[in-house]
Amino acid sequence: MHHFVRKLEHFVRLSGEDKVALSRFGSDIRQFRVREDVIREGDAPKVLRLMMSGWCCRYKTLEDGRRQIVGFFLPGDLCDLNTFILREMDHSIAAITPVTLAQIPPDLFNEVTLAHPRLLQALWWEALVREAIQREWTVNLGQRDALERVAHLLCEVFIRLRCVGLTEGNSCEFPITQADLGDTTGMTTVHVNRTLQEMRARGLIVLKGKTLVIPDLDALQQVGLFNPNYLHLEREGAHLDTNEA
Amino acid sequence: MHHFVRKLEHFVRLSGEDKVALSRFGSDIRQFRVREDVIREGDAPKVLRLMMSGWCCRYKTLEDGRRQIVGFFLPGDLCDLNTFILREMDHSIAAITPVTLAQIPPDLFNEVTLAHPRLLQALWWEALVREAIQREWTVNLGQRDALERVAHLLCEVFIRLRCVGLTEGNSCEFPITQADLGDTTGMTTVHVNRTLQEMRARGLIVLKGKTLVIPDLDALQQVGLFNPNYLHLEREGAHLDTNEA
DNA sequence: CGTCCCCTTGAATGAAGTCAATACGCGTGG
DNA sequence: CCACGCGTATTGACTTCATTCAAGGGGACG
Repeated sequence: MHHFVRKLEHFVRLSGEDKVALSRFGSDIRQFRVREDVIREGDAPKVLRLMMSGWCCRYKTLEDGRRQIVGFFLPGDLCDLNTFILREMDHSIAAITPVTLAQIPPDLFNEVTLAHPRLLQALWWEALVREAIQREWTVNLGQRDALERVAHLLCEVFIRLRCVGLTEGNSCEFPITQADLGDTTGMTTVHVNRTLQEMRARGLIVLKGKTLVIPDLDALQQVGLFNPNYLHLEREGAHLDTNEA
Repeated sequence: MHHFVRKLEHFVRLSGEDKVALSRFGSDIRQFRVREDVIREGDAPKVLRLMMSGWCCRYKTLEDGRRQIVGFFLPGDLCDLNTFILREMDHSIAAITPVTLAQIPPDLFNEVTLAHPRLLQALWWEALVREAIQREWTVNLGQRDALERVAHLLCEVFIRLRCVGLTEGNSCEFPITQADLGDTTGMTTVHVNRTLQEMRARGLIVLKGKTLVIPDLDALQQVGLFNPNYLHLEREGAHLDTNEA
């Protein structure tokens, strides 16, 4: 839950009361195993889900088996505000690592946000950022070549992790296999591998086991033509801040 | 405005009162010329925009000039519920054809939707569908080859136009240049051209001037691995219908 | 009737995919 | 403790899809 609070505070400063209200979202906790589906295309979305720990991915599969990962959920991410409006999921969500998430019934969500409008705005901010990320992924796949694509993805993930306090200096966990990276970037595993080799050779990354080190984030951003503005992290909602200290 | 109503009614049946309320959104109308920017990356979003007629595109540009179109706005589309939460735009919107759109001040929007909750749900549905479309574009760019990509795009556009009554039988307007198609599908104009040639040769499309004919939509869907479920068009919100006839 | 924009076509090049074999790392069980 | 097996990573040779460069054509409009 603290990841979530930490993230929302990139948008507005929350009051103590707001935080207490948020803590009510943590009452129904569920675990998922590696590779387990959290929800599948066609299922009816019944609850809101909040990532407490671990990594998930959102993905779609074509009839012939091709798979595209269309997003990552990191700790502190909310899986789809409001989806319960829709009758069925048009995509699936799977656990990449062991995952803990909070399930929030729509009624509870409505009750809490009705009483805390600033909180609701922070949640909308979260949703708008997720949309912006999705657009950026479209740009990534449409315009960038292999090296740029992977560099851009690594920058995004690193910065998102840093926002929730999950980096240590210039390193972070990176539990994604090369096959999954391929399904994310629209490349084959072979080509992902070669691209990573090149990035290592250029000293842009150190990636070993499940740990990623980015010796020079600026350099990596440059290679990936990464501009973080789409993450809207600069306390844009400061005008909504509480007066309370 | 009727396009908008027609579209929302794919989700819930609106009461006469709802429709009257919606008509209040049409008080501030603006025109844009071909290729004119509606709003630019970096600008502050101040109003909600509703497409009355014409086509717009949402796009992002990289420093080195590469451009990716990340979405089309067709008549009846709403350009970003809620963006006024964000301080600045992370992308631009441009008119592809002459465009008429309604500008809705946030206050008016809040007032109207507060009084008409079912309307608000329909608007959320609209926003969620837009997100789903964005995800599908990610899949399109990541997994499909040139032919599939273009076929998929044409299916989507055709069906979205049909939803708002802008098709006639199996034909519709299609004012997109091949260069813009390239920026949309992540291909060069040359390759777009060759791909269209092949589609014509296979009898999948007749595309001449700004008119598109799809002789056999099923066939085109098959080629594009197009599954319309992500458009959520099946009156999913029927349980919210008004009792009023 | 010329100009501008858009579409079309050909030939050469290049980036990424395919196929296939091999190597590594790690947990399990003999 | 070592052998085995499985998932993941790596590498090489070849192919294919898409880009690049460059030149020409066609139509709308002033």
